[in-house]
Order: sequence, then C-alpha cells, then structure tokens
Amino acid sequence: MSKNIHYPENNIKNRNNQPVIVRIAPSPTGTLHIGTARTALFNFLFAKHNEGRFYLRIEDTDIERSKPEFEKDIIENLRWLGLKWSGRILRQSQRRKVYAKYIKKLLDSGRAFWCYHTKEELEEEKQGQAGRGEAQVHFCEHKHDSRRGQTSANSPRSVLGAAKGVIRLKCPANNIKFHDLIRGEIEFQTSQIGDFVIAKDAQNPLYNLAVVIDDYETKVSHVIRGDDHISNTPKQIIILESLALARPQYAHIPLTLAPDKTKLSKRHGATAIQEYKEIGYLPEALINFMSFLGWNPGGEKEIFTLEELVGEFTIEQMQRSAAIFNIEKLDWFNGCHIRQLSLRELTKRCIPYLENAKLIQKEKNEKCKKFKILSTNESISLSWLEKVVRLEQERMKKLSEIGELTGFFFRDELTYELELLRWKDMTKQELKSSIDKLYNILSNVNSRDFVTDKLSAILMPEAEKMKDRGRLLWPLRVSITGLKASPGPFEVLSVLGKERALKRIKDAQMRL
RNA sequence: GGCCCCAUCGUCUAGUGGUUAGGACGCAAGGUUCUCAUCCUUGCAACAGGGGUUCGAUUCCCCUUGGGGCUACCA
Repeated sequence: MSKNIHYPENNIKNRNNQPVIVRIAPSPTGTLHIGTARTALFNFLFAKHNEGRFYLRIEDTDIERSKPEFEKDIIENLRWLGLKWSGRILRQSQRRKVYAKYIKKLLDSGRAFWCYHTKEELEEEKQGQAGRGEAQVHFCEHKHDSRRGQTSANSPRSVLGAAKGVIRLKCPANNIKFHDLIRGEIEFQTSQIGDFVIAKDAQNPLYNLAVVIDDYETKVSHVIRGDDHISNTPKQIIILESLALARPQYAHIPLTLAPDKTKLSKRHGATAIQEYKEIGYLPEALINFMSFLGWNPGGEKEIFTLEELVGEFTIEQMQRSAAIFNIEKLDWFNGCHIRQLSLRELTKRCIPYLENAKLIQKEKNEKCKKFKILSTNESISLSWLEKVVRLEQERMKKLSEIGELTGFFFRDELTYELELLRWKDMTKQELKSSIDKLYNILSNVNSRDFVTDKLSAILMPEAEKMKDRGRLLWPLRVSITGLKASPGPFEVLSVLGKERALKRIKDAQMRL
C-alpha cells in the first residue's frame, strides 16, 4: 500500500560507536495489536531516522500459545502499515540450540543452577511473604548445593526425588541501575528480584533469557519497548552481566490506554490492526495517529507521512506519560489522509468495499479495468468509478462508508419517502411543477453538456427565479439521489449522465 | 501488599523561573450553501492538592493524592 521508500542503513553509529539496530519482537499469541504496531512504529522511526536497521523477531518460545495464523497476521499487517524490516525474520522456536549453548555456559560458570522446589513449596513461600508484607521472591538454597551444580546439559535427577527442575539465575547482591533514554536513571533492588527462573530446562529458555540472547546476537543497540517492560529490564541486565555481555541502551515508551484509562482490550472495541484495515482506515492515517500517541514534533503541523515522520522523529520528544486512545482523532486523521490521496489511489482502495457491498463486480475478461454494476449488469469503466468516488472524497471518514454513500449511483430504482422530495413548505402542486420543470429543462440539454459547470449555468438562473433555490434544487437532488444528504445535484447529474438522470426524475414525476 | 513508572483543557499535546499558558481533536455558535461534507471565523475548556526553594513558580525539590505497570516454569 505505501510507497516504496528506500531508507539508508548503517551509516550513523550510536554513542557506543555501533550501528543503530532495533527490533520489534511480537509474540504470535494473538493478532497484531495496535499497541504492538505503535511500538514497532517508534522502533522503525528511530532506526530509519538514524539510518539504522529495524528487525522483526517472532517470540514463539511458548509453543502452547503461539499459532502460525497469528504470525501470518502480524507479518501481513506490519507490511500493510509499511513498517518494513531488514533482513530475515528471526524465530525463537528455531533457535533452541543457540539458547542451549548459553544455558550451558551459565550453568558451567555457576551463575545458574537447577532448582527443584515444587510449585507447592514455592506457592507456600509466597503466601508467607505476602502475609508478612514482604516482596514475593524466591532466593533458592539449591544454589549452594554442590551436588546440583552439575554441568550436564540434561537435567540431573534431584536427590529429593524425580522432580523436574527449572534453571534459575543467581541473583547478585548489588542493585541494578540503568539509564533509560526516555525516563533517565532507574534503580531496582535485587532483593526484590530474587533467583529468577531463566529456563524450563537445558534447551528451553524463558522470555527474559531468550530476549537477551537474541538482542545480543543480532547486535541490537537500542531496546525500545513498552514501559510494561521496565521491571523486566533489571532481570535482563543481570543475565547480561552473568554472561559478561554489554548492555544495549534502553528506551521505555509510555503505553496507550483505553478511554477508561485501563489497558486497551477487546471490550473497548477494535484492538487488532486487521480490524482497522477492514473498517477502512488507511495505513497512512493509522501511522500518523499512532505516532502522535506519546510523541509530538513540537510544531503545529499534524498531518505527516511515514517518510516525514522518519525525518522528524527523535526519542527526546517522546512523552513520559501514557496516552489515551482517542478514536475521534483517528477518524479525523483518516479523513485528512483520504482527502490527500490521489483520486486514482483512493478509487483503487475503495473498489474492494464497493465489491463487498455487492454494488459492483470486476469484469472477468478485461484486465481489471472494467467493472459491471451488479443490479443492472451495466458495464462501467474505472474512470467512471473515479468520478463517483471523487464526489465522496471529502465526505468519507472511512473507506467502508463508500457503499452507503454512493449506493444510489449503482441502483436502478431509488427507494425514498416521497415526502423527502418536498422542500420546506412547498405545496404538492409547487413540487410537481418543480419536477416537471426540471424534466423539461434537462431533456433539452445536450447529453454532451451534462457537466457540472454547464448544468449549473443552466439550472441556477432557474432556481434563482424561484426566490428560494431550494424549491428547485432540493427536489432535484432528492429525485436523483433519494437521500437527504448527498453531494451537490450538478455533480451528481454529471456523473449519472442524461439518460439515467432523466429516468430518475421521471420516476419522481410518476410517483407524485 | 511489595517494587517501579507517570501527572498541562474531556482527549492528544506545546511551553517557560516572570506568557493574555499556544495548537489539534471533539463540542458549541456563526459564515459559505439546496442538503451533507469540506473550508473559514469565533467561543467553551487545563497547569491534581499541600509544603518548601525563590523577589517570583505551572516550570526545581519533597510529601500527599490519583492513574498505570510488574509482581509466572507467559511474552
């Protein structure tokens, strides 16, 4: 959908003299969420602004919940938004061997250890801590047990029985401090963290470990993610330090919340990008809208293309507080971007909605240039369709409205309340004579002259004569559209053409 | 409960140690107009509260309050 723009890569180095590399790492346990898309957008903008790379990594270590159809949805919709990633997609499910190597390293060095506490024991410990108002963390005594400090890649049998253990990391005593590009210094006490679990076994890492390894191996320079990950950061830093690896820079962006200030979820309406696509939001509008949720370039300009956003974006202008998702503003952005589209492009994007509304169909034999009106079997051209769409370009808020808005162009019989034809306090006689007059005038207009300007030149003086133009123009507009709100009558006449227009006026005449 | 993050109109935000606190969405009124939409004009509307620091705080500091996040052998 979006223009094919080439963004240079790899020229600028960050302050550690490394190229800027960022990533979006969605988990395919659901469709592409608007929040994930926004995080992807900020990563993309940061990367492209700094001539760096933006990677896509699928975090599918949770085999139970990860589904291929979700991965497909994520990939398709990221593409649709125009957030193109560099290189291949990395899938964590295919990297077990890599993780196993690091797990072994951690075990060998004694930084990690097997823990055989049962879930019940752990739960009991938590309850006790909760009761005492203490942090609910587990400092595991098994790390001191030399018999369990084995380096085998396989789980050593517990001396306590056959319990299947997990692998925990020894929590250091020193506090963890880090600098966040958006929030500044953040410090965590390790006493609040404990010896946390890093892997289910020697092959299967948990989230925090997998993230650290992948970020390191793909040389990620900046971790830009939602601020719900702030509390994961000290854990990831502990892992990094246990492995003697350098840390990336962190930037935690504010979350976007629903109007009731809770986490954006299904019950607030659409959360999936796919849904917004189907409703008829433009990717351009979604991008523009999402970028303004938690970020602002400072000036008074609000309508931006993705390319312009890349030029403007700096992380210093990121907001610290959460932004509330405001659908009205999205609608406004969408309207603006619809009006900015070329007529050809807008028509192209409207066609699927017109087809969906069962108004038109592509003609099979033609090379997608011809269409037919389903109700009349009439053949129509793309350029005629463009004329129709043009009349609604400034009225449409969402593409899905096109069917409703332009339906009258594609129907032979208009169904409207007769009373709708009446302008203000016109009598039936007056109405009849207006319609008769319209029919007579228009029958004498050459069909070549059925263009807006000429029709206006012919009909306006007549309308003027009637003191209140509405006495002629309102019945005209209703008779040819059947609607109480529509584009102007001259435009509609010109698109309809003489034959169809006269038929409609005749219909009105007959019904009166 | 514990830890962490956050705080300017209803919403998105700009902004400064001294401003009539600016813009946008939405809303209201008006203009254009045969209707709707677009467009134009105008209006309504905010520095959470309390202490400091200071000649002066919306701005800097602290506390309170409020909101959010995390607290899994999910990610």
